[in-house]
Amino acid sequence: MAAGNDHQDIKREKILEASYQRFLHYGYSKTTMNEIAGDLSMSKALLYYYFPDKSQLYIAVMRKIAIDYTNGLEDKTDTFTSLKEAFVFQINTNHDFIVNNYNFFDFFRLNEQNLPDMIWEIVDQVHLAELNLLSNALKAEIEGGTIKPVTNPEELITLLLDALQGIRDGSVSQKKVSFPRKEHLEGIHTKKLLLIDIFIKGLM
Amino acid sequence: MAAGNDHQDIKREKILEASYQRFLHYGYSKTTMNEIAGDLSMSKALLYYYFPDKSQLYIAVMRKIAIDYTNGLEDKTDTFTSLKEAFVFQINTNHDFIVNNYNFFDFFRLNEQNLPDMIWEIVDQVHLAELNLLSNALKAEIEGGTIKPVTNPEELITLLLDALQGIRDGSVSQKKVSFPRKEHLEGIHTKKLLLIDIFIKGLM
DNA sequence: TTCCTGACTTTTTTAACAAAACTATCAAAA
DNA sequence: TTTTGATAGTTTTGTTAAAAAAGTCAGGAA
Repeated sequence: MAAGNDHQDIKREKILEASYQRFLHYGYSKTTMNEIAGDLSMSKALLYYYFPDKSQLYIAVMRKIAIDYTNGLEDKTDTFTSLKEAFVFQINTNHDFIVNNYNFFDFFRLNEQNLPDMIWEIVDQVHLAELNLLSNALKAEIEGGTIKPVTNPEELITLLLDALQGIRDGSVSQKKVSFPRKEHLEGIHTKKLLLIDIFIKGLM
Repeated sequence: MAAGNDHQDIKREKILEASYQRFLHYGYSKTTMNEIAGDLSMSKALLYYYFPDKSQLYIAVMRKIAIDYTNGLEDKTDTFTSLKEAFVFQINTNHDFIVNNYNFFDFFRLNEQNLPDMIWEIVDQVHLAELNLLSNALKAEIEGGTIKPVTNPEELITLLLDALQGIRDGSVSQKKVSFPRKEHLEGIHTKKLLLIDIFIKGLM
């Protein structure tokens, strides 16, 4: 029984890995179940034995990389000596995450694929992990006395994260797409670090 | 000659006004040249006598309301006693502008209409007017000594405007559209005012 | 019983094309 | 110079058929 589940889990992992590679290179819409099955030298029907449908498979892969990402954040929680340090870490980690998985998210087409709403739960979990990391660092600095007390630390961090998001979008205005091209990501990253400086000073 | 041009200008104005009402209610794509002509009890062909094509007509209307907007900003330039006051004015004015012309801009569809690039020049002019108002106020405060000198005031204001933009987009995430629904605009407005407080303190 | 497949059905995407709606033009009239 | 009806040209919309992909299932192998 246990061995059977182990084997199942290993196979599931293999499928997730192969799927990730396909999705990463070609995006959701341009990846077919036949291709994934082909990569694994198995029949397409077997994929449906392990996963209910294509969208659930995609989401399973997404959840996996999201968990890797949030684990990376949680490991670092409460290890920072300042809010700024925490923000820099968040911005850098997020930057790398986006750069590394750029094609996986298929940003230009993903909205049109009407994937299950579960996808937004994953996004929320990622946001929550970021929020947690940063609001903990904020609370610590408030306790330490370097930053003035605020009524709602989580709300404040959300506000700042939204503002940082704006730096991203500011770099793509005048375009017909809503997500920055890969070549803009570096400039966005620099501007975010600049903005955080002002934020932090404003909180002191 | 002068009278002839006067008359032409008056007629042009009438066309612009009728077009504005149509575009405001139905947006660009759902407004036809026949309807505009019908509102004015003139033939469609006459519209083409005064304006080269539909997109140029739309742009002419857009330019008109953009100029009204930027004039409102320019009239107020250098009348503020603080950067914060200037920001509050900009945020409020911009808010009203968006609310009043919400349907005109047809935000959910406008990107797909591939209008001439001239449209972005108008957007740039609006940005420039906002940038001018705010960076003047910033420079004044720097001279007054309440805010620390910065190497590039314009760049800084651009950064802050981009950040404010993020507050807008933060309120629409998880949706498939990139522009906030009308009912969200009030909350966005409030958050922007909140953020500016932090900004200003961070610059002091 | 669990894992797996080939063959099959159903759904979605794509392409081609006709009809309708709309933009844009123009000769001629006011 | 200003205006229009008629019409040409283009884009959008709707239809249908073929192709491709998703998804199912009866039954075989381990």
